[in-house]
Amino acid sequence: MIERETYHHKNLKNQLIDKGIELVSTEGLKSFSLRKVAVACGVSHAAPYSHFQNKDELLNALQSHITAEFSKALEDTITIYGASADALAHLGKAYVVFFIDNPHYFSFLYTQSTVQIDLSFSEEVSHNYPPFETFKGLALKLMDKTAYPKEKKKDTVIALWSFIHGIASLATMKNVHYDENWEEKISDFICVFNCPFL
Amino acid sequence: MIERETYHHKNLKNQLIDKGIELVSTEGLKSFSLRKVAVACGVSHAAPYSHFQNKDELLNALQSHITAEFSKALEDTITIYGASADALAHLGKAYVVFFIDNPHYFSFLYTQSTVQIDLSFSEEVSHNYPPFETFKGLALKLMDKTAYPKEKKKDTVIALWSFIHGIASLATMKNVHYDENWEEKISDFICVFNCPFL
DNA sequence: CATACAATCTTTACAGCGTCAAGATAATTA
DNA sequence: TAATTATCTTGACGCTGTAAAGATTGTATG
Repeated sequence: MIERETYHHKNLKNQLIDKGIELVSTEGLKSFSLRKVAVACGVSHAAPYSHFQNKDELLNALQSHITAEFSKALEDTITIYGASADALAHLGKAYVVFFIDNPHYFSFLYTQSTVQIDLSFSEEVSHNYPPFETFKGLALKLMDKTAYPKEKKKDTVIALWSFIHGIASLATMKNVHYDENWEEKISDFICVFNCPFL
Repeated sequence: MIERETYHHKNLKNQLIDKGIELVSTEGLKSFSLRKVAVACGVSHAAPYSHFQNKDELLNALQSHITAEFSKALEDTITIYGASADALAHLGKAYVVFFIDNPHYFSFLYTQSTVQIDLSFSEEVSHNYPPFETFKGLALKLMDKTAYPKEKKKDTVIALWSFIHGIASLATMKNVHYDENWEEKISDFICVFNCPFL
């Protein structure tokens, strides 16, 4: 049935991830299936089980890759706008744009992910969710510039992350009619809350 | 196979919805299936097709019921705290508490729903998402009290809704470690943004 | 080099899923 | 009472995830 020169595929694990991400980004999670990914890679339906214990393990691998991509998008934004006055607005915009560009990623990362995300600034966590750490780093830096009250810093970072996350959540939902030109207005949205460092 | 006095169930449509909501709230959407609901109602696997065209139509019915329940929770809060100074904080807390009490409801309503939600204040929409309309009504009323700049009202309502929604989104995710005592702090979170009417 | 072993892939099989079609039963209408 | 309609059952189909057994290839060991 399967047309291939060699019996072994040689690079199946990587291609499963690549084609998997492709399927998630184009068709979404709902219609995602192991067998489709296998077919897309030109192998039999059970071949993935040589590299992943089950479907969830492949999904976790996809999520790790997409999270890394997301994290890089945020870091790139800081590289460009990190020193400017409205750096946080740019970062928030990058957050939302990432998921606007790939609407399926949002629900995929945030409703199916098993990756532990710690927003509570606990010291024990060594490897926290990279996008949040990126965000936290910039926010704290900006607060230091304006002598923001120390005891409010933690709450403020969590609140800001929640806010940006909420915008992304709503703006990426097909059935939600968000503000028409949110992209131009996201700075205004953030400035609605007149934080001294915004 | 099926043990029942009468051949006809008499109240299947309603029970499908009741048992369906029960299954969604206990086991979540992932393991939800038409056949399980049918078994829970003591009917054969194809019986639901006499009342719903397909699985999605039953899911939509469940969503409508849960949305109504959510909307009532918000309205009850306004009945109690609508006149108090921190009314909006109470409403925000009610929003989050509703989904904390039923974590499965959040992803069920906001990642699978086909109900159109219009957050952009467009005039054409006659029957908008009731929870948002409830929130909007209170927020506008509070802004009027403090002579909040008219041109910022719309952005502010959208921003606040996004913010509350983001908190609920993060706080209901099992894999996210949100602030330990968010319930006491949600007022602080909201006050991080020192809006004059908060 | 030859043999054994491990990794990778295929085939077959099974239960659960959504859905459709045909038939059975009961309620409603004519 | 007879015909029609609504409701429910049964059986079937293709799709899904997953396990087991077998085929093929790569690798390590003698």
